[in-house]
Amino acid sequence: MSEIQTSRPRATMKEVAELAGTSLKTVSRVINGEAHVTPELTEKVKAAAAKLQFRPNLAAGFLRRSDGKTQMIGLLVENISNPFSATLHGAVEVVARLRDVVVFAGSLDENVEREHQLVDACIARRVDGLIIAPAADDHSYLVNEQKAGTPIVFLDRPPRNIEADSVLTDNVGGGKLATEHLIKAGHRRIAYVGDMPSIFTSSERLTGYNAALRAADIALDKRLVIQGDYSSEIILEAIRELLTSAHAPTAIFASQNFMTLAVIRILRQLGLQNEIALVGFDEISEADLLTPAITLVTQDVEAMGETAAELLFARLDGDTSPYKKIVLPTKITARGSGEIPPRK
Amino acid sequence: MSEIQTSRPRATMKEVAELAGTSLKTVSRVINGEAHVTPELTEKVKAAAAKLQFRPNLAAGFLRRSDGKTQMIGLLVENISNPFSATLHGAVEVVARLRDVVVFAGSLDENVEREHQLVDACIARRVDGLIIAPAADDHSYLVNEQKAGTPIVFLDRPPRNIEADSVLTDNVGGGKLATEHLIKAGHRRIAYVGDMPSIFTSSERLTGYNAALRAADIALDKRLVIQGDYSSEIILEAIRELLTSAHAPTAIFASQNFMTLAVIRILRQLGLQNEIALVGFDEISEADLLTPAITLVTQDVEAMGETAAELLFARLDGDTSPYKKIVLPTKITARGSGEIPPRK
DNA sequence: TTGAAAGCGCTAACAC
DNA sequence: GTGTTAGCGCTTTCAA
Repeated sequence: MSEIQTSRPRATMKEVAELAGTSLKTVSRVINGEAHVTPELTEKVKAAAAKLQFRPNLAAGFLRRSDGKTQMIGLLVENISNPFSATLHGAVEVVARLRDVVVFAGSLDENVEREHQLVDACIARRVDGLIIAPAADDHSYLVNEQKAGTPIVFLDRPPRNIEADSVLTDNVGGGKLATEHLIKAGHRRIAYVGDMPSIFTSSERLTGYNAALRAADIALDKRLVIQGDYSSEIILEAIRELLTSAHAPTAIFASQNFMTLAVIRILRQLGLQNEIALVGFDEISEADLLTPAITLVTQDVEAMGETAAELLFARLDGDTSPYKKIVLPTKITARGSGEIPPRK
Repeated sequence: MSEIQTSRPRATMKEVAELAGTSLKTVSRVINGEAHVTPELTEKVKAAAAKLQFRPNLAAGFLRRSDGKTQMIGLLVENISNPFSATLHGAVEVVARLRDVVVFAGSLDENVEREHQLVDACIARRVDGLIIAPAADDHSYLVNEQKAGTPIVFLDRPPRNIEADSVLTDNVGGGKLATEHLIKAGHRRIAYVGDMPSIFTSSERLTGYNAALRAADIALDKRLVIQGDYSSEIILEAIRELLTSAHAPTAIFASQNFMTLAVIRILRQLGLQNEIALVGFDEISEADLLTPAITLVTQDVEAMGETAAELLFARLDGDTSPYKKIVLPTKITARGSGEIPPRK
């Protein structure tokens, strides 16, 4: 087989102008749909552009254009391949597309350094704006970018050491909702299983759990609170131990979807899935197909992404009103696992 | 509250040079880490750059630079928020990040026009390369971009009317694998439930199904083949009808994940989930947690994304060998649903 | 080792 | 209506 060949370089406006027998500026006018060009010239230019396969170079235009918009925004999320981040991305894209803005997304993986790198990469490319579900808990490094005119919207987690727009879920309320649901079913020994406390959403949900217990006059039993990295074996062992101990709970609030899945697996191993109640936080695909079906507190992830994008574009449109903090509610969907009554 | 203020515009190399008391070119040298600048000057420039919060403008550099790389690639997938696409995206990102390349992803939604728009958007921004899981079945419009030096890799679906690299799954083999698995379990009346035949992967999987039947001397019963849009009620009704008819199958091959979920739901409604065997194609989250657990034929989605990215970067590195077509194998994981024996 | 001048592809401002 | 000139922020070329 023969080698592939490439590189007949792209045509420029200048070349189009030469072929059309006119000036560069006239080509610019036609390409950008400005008025005041005669139909004849317009036709000639269009024909020349088509013949040369002309494609305007947006970057070059951006450089000179006064309102300098690159029509690109950056979206930094936890990990672009997980369903939560992907849903956010999809929602942002829907809004961005309406304005011919492309979004490039990057994964932070809970890594502060990566956050800095990706922000740098975005700034170097002069994105019009930034939506960040941050890994870092100090965002003072973003103040300069903000001052330089790049609006920033925080998503899912709040800004720290910077003032900026944010779109959050009512995690405290959600934690409360889940716990109250179990209390209403008659439970008093309710375990909390969640992510590392350093993660904002996680500690907020724990706060909600505590508040619900307090409101029901249930003393907090620290042995019932398990926190850690869901990908480690240690936490799985801790859950297993708790469930088989003398002080085992009659219900569990799993405050994150991977935790919920871990709990489900362990409950099944122990044959307790119909004995111990379970309410999870966050969506789980096919929650309704499991046995028992899983009762979940969920956030409106699409609304989060959409709202963040709209906030960002409002800023780009010149909105200079004070920074907004938008908190979206959670809801609970009872499916069975959360309605199991306490054992005698 | 007071209004927010912005816009102390970004510093340029020129300004850094003035503050450092040197020339623009020297600043350029320092910023790009070129040799031949005295340590003293280097220090001065660095100090000035830091003080002015200087951020190089990549787009400006790209414009002048001879090897003109924007360090951006485009990834066009079916829908960025679905797990399949998101996994591809994540895999591509991992490879791209090693080279400081950012990727912007866009959703095609099986819409040919959108494919054209998004390709245009990418070209206008002069991406270094393009990875496409196409919606269109004519890609002749991409020949010019390819000739202009933008390498293109096709993913999941093959190029049409253009020669280009591609990374595909062995869908025929996967369809065969699923069907043979059911035949081995003793089934002879096996239904096929799949996506619209216009979708490449779908028709390939059907081909595999047919081949497996033929190899086992099972006559094709067209009433057992259902194809259509999984989001429509019509197809759900068709499945339900088939399963309750006199010519009902004893096993089902669902050739796409949404179809598999639809079949699971209907089987449960009819109380047949332990009577009729089921093998699905594509991953389903928590397949092992369902009852019965679902036997699935799966593709290695991460390998697909990674391979496509590597192919693309090889081209960017100057590889001019003939176009490659890489076909990745599928595998089957038996979990229970696919091993149900035929009813008497 | 350093810097001045030219120019990448395009748009802004202002002529004609 | 059309074209000319300048210049966006940077790298290249080449001279000092």
